[in-house]
Amino acid sequence: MLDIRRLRETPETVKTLLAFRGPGYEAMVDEVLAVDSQRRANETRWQHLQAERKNLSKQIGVLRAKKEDSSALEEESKKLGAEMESIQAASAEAEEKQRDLLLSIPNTPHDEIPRGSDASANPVLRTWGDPPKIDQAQDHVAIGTRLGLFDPERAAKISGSGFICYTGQGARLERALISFLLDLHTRDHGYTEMSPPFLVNRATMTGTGQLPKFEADLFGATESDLFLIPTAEVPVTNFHRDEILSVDQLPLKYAAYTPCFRREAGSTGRDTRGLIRMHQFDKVELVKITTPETSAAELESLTADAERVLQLLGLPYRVIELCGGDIGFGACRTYDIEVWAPGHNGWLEVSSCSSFGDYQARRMALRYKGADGKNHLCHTLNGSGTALARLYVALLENGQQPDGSVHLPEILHPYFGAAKLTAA
RNA sequence: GGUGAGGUGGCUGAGUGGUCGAAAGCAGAGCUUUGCUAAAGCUCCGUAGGCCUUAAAACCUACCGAGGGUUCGAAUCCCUCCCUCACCGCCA
Repeated sequence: MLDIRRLRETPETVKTLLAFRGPGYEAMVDEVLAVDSQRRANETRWQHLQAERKNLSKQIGVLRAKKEDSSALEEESKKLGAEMESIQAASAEAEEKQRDLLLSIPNTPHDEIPRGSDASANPVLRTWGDPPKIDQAQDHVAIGTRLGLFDPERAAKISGSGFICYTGQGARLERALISFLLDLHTRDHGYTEMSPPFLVNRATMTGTGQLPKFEADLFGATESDLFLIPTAEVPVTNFHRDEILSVDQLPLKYAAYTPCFRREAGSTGRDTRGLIRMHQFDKVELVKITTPETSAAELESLTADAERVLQLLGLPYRVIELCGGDIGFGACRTYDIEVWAPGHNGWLEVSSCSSFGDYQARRMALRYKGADGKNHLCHTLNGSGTALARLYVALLENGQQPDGSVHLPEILHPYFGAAKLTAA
């Protein structure tokens, strides 16, 4: 959520930045400002009436204590009450409308991010590693089914399309990856491990920005008004919602493994084959809560922490920066990490590292008490460290051997208990 | 799921219809006294919004789990919901 004061004071700057995302946001800013001035006018009037009424009530109390007649004052107070009620209705409506509008305006992008309307304008910042030379590379579905690592047909039977069931050594590999990633980030990168709930309430989803705008993308448990998390970012960032942290606690760094549940509404038919786009997938997520002064540097180190995963696994990757038209709703700056997948002859997004500035923090009233003794909004960041399913794809496709087996990176051997995947 | 007891400021904890944003204590900040330490005394110390503004203060309003209701007036009375604790039942 953007600061309404910032909108009032520098509307043109906000409009200019929002225009990085595309057209149409100017009208939203104007609308929220109109509602805001209406709301404040109502509120001020109401407050004056209330002050007057409070004063009358006190006088009534004094008269009654002295057993004197107070009926005239009571009558007057009643009249005030009636007028207040009508103002109250208009005021409450304006307030709700303002909040809805504010929650629906995306974050202002950082002014240094690349301009562009879609993913084709995202610049490649750096590339690491060399793609392996593989004759007639198979894709991960062919490799996985041949080696019995997972079973798409039976997963579809028990849940539907868009789900996978890992089996045998395939399931063991998934578990090995989770352990490897959590160990790496907690031992080497200084993150605190978290294992949060997978179902969260409406306030939590609103705090990180999924609600109210993207309810259609979520799986919900409507009877109890709970939602399945689309990423661990949601429960972990909201862990400190409505808190005032001490500045010397910061930055807070959390790593969490969770499954992620996404309806993928609007993407039916895309990437339907295999593990690339599913309604449920595993991910290890990194979350940071920082001060405004350090958030920029923390985004760089967060991205480096995610890149380290691919370096240790020896998987070729590249880092791109998202342009204005491609950046997510709440983010002000985002780096995506894409791993090379020989079977697809293309790059797969395995991590998205973003800074949200104070956008999420304002939504969830996440603050810290600074050295000046005053409260300030924190900055929040998160990045995948990394998505498991696509990492899995990359491991199979990059590690495939002419004899049909798959060689695993050495660092995984102790976690997996073997050096390669072979047919059972 | 049932029954009972509760949810008040960073914490503890008073307050059952009228100058209550809320006693007191603890913690915290500042000052005074004291040769240091210790101790004592005094002062300050919640959040958000509005108004006015260069800004702040002052001032006004809201907030005693959340939302409704009763009343001239609600932390206080009524209703609904949420959460915590205890016991019972059930259960991985």
